Amino acid sequence: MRVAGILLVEDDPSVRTALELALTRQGHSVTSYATGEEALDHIRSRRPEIAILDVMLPGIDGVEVCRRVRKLDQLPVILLTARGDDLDVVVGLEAGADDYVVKPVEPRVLDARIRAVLRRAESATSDRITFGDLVIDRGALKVMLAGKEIHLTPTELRLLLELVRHPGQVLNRRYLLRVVWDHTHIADSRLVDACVQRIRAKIEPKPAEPVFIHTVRGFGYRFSPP
Amino acid sequence: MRVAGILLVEDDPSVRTALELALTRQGHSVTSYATGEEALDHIRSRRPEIAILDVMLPGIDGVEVCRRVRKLDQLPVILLTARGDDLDVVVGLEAGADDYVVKPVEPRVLDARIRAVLRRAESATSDRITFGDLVIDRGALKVMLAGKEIHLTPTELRLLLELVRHPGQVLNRRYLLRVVWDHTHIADSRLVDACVQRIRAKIEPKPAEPVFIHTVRGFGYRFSPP
DNA sequence: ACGTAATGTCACAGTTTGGTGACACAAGCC
DNA sequence: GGCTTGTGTCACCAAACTGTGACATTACGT
Repeated sequence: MRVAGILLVEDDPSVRTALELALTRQGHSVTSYATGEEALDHIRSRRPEIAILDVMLPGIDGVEVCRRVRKLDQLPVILLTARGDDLDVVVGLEAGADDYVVKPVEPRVLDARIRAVLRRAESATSDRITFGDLVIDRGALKVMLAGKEIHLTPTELRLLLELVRHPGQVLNRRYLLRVVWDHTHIADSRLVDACVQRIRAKIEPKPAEPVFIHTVRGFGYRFSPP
Repeated sequence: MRVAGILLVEDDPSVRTALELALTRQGHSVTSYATGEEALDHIRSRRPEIAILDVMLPGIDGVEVCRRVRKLDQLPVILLTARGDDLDVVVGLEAGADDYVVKPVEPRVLDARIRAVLRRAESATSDRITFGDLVIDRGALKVMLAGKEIHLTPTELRLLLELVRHPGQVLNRRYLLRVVWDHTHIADSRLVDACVQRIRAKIEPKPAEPVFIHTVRGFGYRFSPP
């Protein structure tokens, strides 16, 4: 049996104790806190394998913890939500949660979810970079936006990867043509622009106001996270 | 979080120190050496959980250490190789390395690879991997789908195992040709495609919509469980 | 506000890629 | 020798991808 280092954050003491007990009995090693602040500290110092966060918390709430965690780490997150509130679910998944569970939850179900999430996280062996909503998996060659997989064509992917490799730097068209395409292409063409446009259409919420790939007039393009 | 006893062997002092620091910060316990001889001693006496070996070392090089280690133990090994040196990769994998990482490497990436290898090593002890309906028994060299045994030919099995060894990762045709077949084959050949197609015909419920072996156009194939 | 240069946008046709089935050949087995 | 099985190749086809150029739009200097 796999023993996971679980971080549980839940402000209701009775629920917290009950879940902690149940999960411990299931063979997990659990640490629990009542607030998001403590949780973030724990994550930074103790590096749990998975975090289970109540959405409703005093101070920094679960969704916010999730969002921050996602920024710095690939730590798998399960959100606990009180009502079957669809809005929470959407917000949660957008914040990068791996799963959500509606309370009250049977320990068995939670355990199953934990295992499922851990298992999924396991198979994600690859190097990932996360920029807010955008997750780029360089090993799996996958791009995900708000949890949904985005299909990029080979050239688009190569160009995006090249841009991402130098975050914050302006790369000019000549360079991109040379690196992404075979240098056999004419320097003056709308090729790079067209490709950038195609990528934007896929990953930018509003392509007209790009958040990821910025145009630097007269120089080229710059990838910088929002 | 799991704390691994990592053995790091790298002759360049600055790289060594940097990696040791980064990995330590990531919660691993690291011991490092500059030579293969010291590393072998350490392995025999201290039994680390995983070894990270630079390929280029004075004296006994990383590949050789890997080869010897493999003979006496199942110690997982990650090889560090200088940028883009394909030959090293092939030799390394033939020596039984579990993974290879190209320098310079971001600490995060290395950390992810370490965790992946350790997990794989853990599950390898069972000799049996389950992906949904698909069960691959590496000990018995058998593949079962929904309880029924599937017959794969030797080549098909080698290819499938190679893909499964790196779940979620895209492996390109050139790599597969070299590892699964003897690298004596021409780079441009439909061999891999044909073999994948044959495997799909056997293990995919609907070969036209594969669930296990996914095509990544322009790059290669990826095994990822449903 | 105007003109100009730079960039965005789009459709389409030529090209590339991978799926698929057929086939030839070799090796092993009866 | 005939038969079966495994494996590499090939040709064909559908689908996906991509470069291109014409045109629209935007940003910037004056």
